[in-house]
Amino acid sequence: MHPALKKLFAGKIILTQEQEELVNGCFKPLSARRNEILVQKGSIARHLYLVVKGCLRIFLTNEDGSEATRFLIFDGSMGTAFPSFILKKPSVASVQSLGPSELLTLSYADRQTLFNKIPGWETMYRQAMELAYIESIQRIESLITMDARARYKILLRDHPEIIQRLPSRIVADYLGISQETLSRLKSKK
Amino acid sequence: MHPALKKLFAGKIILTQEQEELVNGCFKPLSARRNEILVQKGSIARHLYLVVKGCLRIFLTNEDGSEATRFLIFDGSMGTAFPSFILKKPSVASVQSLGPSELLTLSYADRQTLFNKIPGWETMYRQAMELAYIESIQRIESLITMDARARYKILLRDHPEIIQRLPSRIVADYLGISQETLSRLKSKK
DNA sequence: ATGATTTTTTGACTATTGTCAACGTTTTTC
DNA sequence: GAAAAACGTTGACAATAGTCAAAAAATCAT
Repeated sequence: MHPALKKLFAGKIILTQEQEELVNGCFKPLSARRNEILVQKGSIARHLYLVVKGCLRIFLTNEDGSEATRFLIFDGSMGTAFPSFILKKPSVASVQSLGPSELLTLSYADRQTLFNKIPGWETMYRQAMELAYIESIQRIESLITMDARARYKILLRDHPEIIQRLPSRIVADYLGISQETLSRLKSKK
Repeated sequence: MHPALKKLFAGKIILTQEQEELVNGCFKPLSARRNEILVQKGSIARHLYLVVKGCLRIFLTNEDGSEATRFLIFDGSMGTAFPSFILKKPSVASVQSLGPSELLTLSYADRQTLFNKIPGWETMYRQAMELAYIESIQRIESLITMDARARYKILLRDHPEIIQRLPSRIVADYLGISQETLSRLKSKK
């Protein structure tokens, strides 16, 4: 089984040899180049992506060409244009690989297969879901209660990797502010 | 079984007589008065609430006394101060009944009981979770890409019940804007 | 019903953040 | 390694939204 999958299941589910092979067969390896688009806005997100190495960005584009980053997915985490994946509707967001990245992809059908064939997978998935939901709740909180400076500080505290690893244009639109505002926040302490 | 539970399970899981009784026993009825606080900020949210009638509000309070509404839960939906409920940590948010309301409460332990004893409950719960997550993603989108006027229009389109049924002070802090700004949006078309 | 409380609206002013433009720097790409 | 592209910073100005205050309207409790 792929080491990233071993790690994902470690301490949660013990799999038989047969089950390991089933799981391994469901997750298909994929390499993505820097800036490669994995899901184009308007198309349907057909896969969940497990990021083995690199970083994915889920982002929105406005009519005027400006972009807003909805989520960032780092090594060890899973994600996709979620509303599109679940509802099977054209995605309003695009999915992009920020650097060169190594991924494992899981199709909707294979996700179902795992629900049916791997006892414990649905529980594991459900718990990951709950944590993702909690993250999004906290993001909403920061957006409705804090100004730009406070949101930046919180991001620096909770996710320094985002600020360290990513270009500030992307950090800015993740925070929902302009890059100029972010630049000013960084300089004025 | 309580009619609200019948409705919740309808078309999803067929329960035996015994299972119906188990489910019914896990959900405890509770009436809440107008403005009653069900979960106080700082305490742990020990229950999920199914709103039979009325409306719950999950909200944050700042040091300066200002409030921000994180979520609103109407008839037929379930919710609570979710991060606190799942992580079993003191809640940063409070839960309040906006009008007189009828609720069914499910404790963390009873939720687990249902996971273990009712086949299909976890799938049903997981799907509800996914929809709640999608809602929160769309909320984030509106917060990072739109100004106050656009957010108001979207809310009017997607959740007119919120604007119709709730005082505008609460609509305003749900949108993340001041009540004065909301008042001006409404008058200037 | 009526007095009290809360909610909503409006105005004047302020603060925060966004936009546009220019310039220097870093990073890609061939 | 050189040209091109992308990125980051700064300044001037504009626009959006917040704050404070007061009055009008609606709602609640007895």
